[in-house]
Amino acid sequence: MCATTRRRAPTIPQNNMSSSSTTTSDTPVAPPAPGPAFSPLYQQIKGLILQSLEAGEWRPGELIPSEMELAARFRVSQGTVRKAIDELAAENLVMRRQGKGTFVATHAAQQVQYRFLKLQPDTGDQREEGRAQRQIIDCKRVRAPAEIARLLALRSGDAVMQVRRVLAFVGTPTILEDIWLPGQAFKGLTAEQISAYQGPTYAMFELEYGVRMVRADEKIRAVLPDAEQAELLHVSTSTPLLSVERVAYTYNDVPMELRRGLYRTDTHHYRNALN
Amino acid sequence: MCATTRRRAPTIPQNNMSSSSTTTSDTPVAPPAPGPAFSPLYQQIKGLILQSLEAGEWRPGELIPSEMELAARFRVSQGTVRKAIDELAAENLVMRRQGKGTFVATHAAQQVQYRFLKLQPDTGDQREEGRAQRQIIDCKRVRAPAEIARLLALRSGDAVMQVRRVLAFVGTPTILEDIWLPGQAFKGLTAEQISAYQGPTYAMFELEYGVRMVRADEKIRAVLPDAEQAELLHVSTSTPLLSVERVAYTYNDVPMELRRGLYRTDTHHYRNALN
DNA sequence: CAGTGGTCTAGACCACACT
DNA sequence: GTGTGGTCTAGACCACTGC
Repeated sequence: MCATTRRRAPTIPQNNMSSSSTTTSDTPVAPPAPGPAFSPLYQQIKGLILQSLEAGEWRPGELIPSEMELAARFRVSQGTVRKAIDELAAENLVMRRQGKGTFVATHAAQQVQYRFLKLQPDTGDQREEGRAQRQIIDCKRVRAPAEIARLLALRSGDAVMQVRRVLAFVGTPTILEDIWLPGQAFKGLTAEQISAYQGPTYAMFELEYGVRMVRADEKIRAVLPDAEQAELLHVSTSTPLLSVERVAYTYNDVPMELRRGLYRTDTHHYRNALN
Repeated sequence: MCATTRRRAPTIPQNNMSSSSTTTSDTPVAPPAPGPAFSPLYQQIKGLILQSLEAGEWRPGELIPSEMELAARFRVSQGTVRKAIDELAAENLVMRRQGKGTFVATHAAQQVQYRFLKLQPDTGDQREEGRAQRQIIDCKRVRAPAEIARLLALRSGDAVMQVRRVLAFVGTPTILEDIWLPGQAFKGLTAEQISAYQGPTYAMFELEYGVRMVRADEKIRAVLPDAEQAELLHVSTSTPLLSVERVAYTYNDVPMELRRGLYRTDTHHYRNALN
């Protein structure tokens, strides 16, 4: 197993400058050293686990190796692996379950059905009125306008999938969404595929396209709908709506989805917890 | 050093049921025991530190005892205190600074000037256009209407302070806020006091009234302003605005402020990061 | 230099889930 | 019982701050 026994620099290329015990250093003059800054071991381990996650070594929902196994693989103590996984769990990339193990996070089968949707019914009857009814208005392949391309880190004119749909709760159309996805990664996407899938769209992205949304940013405004939007939501053009522009990212902060939502807030509200 | 040497139950009343080694327990029949559930030591330590914070043993901005000192005080290892403080730091109740110590968090002198204000200018010129200009419209003591009272966990008719003000950025009025505060805790509040204080209102609450806002909940809607609101914000009554209802809490989830904001979103947007 | 938070380890034991 | 995550400890050492 372990060939050499050294304290730091276990397998991982260590960038930490080892403070030499002798005052006369081998490198005569290299004093300020603005460079690599120092990265703790557990951060490096976290990076390695992250790489495996990205590479798909373990698929969403699957069990990853136990802390002891990972500790052995990386030649560090279990505590160090633990701290690395702690951070990954805090970022919702993995999920721990005592007695069972650590699982790769997934948008499917998650305790919170819609992780990124903060819209809630005003009435406190919890877990929404069951499922949302989805209606696909449109699903087509187009060339990305400049602004869409910019937000998705593509070039203007690159192919993108564009989807428009309406979500209704207990019969009331409440959300109108326009979704843009990089054409490259989402080649065969069809309206049927979207409507067929039960549960969050993001779960389908994982299963069908191997794309895992890891975090997102939202910009929220109050707007008035145009005639078409108003009609789809069954409101007048003078009804103020919440405009929610969401960019969702995979690993490494790569944007993989742009979603522009119009939310009716007469029966629902956007909820946000501040810490 | 430590007088007695026991593993668990150090000073702190331990609620964990000690699984007796002998199968024949002293208490004949008490099988299901749905009760106390088990609370790890570090959680209890966290609770004790929390109590000291609430009691004002250390004031906002002050240094709390070192991890070693706290460990000695509570008769636990430094690592256990560390984990307790880790959580407190994650909840923004304290702030750690390597080499210096751990400080009680404060809304003043914080790296993020407005911790609970998520409105940002559309242009990316960062840290806002300097300070906001504040204009107090009104500040009076009133009897709480039913709904206000409910949100502040008061009784209808209890005295509350009510403040209305407008925040302007580079000359443009952008935020209209109505603030309600329990009359009990905020007795002598005056318009002068609010306008005089530089920096976040929440920092003033800490200094002048010893009230620390620890977390908050926001409900967001899109609305149209009434005539008075429109005038104060220099917009028409057909301009959609963001309605942000915030309830801010002190320790123990006690609500201490209700704030209803109307945000103009023509030059600004509400930003939210989803994880 | 001493003091503080931050990292790392090794080992013991506890709580939980499965079998 | 075995294996997993979760807790707790004790001690060593590192990085940063300020005297």
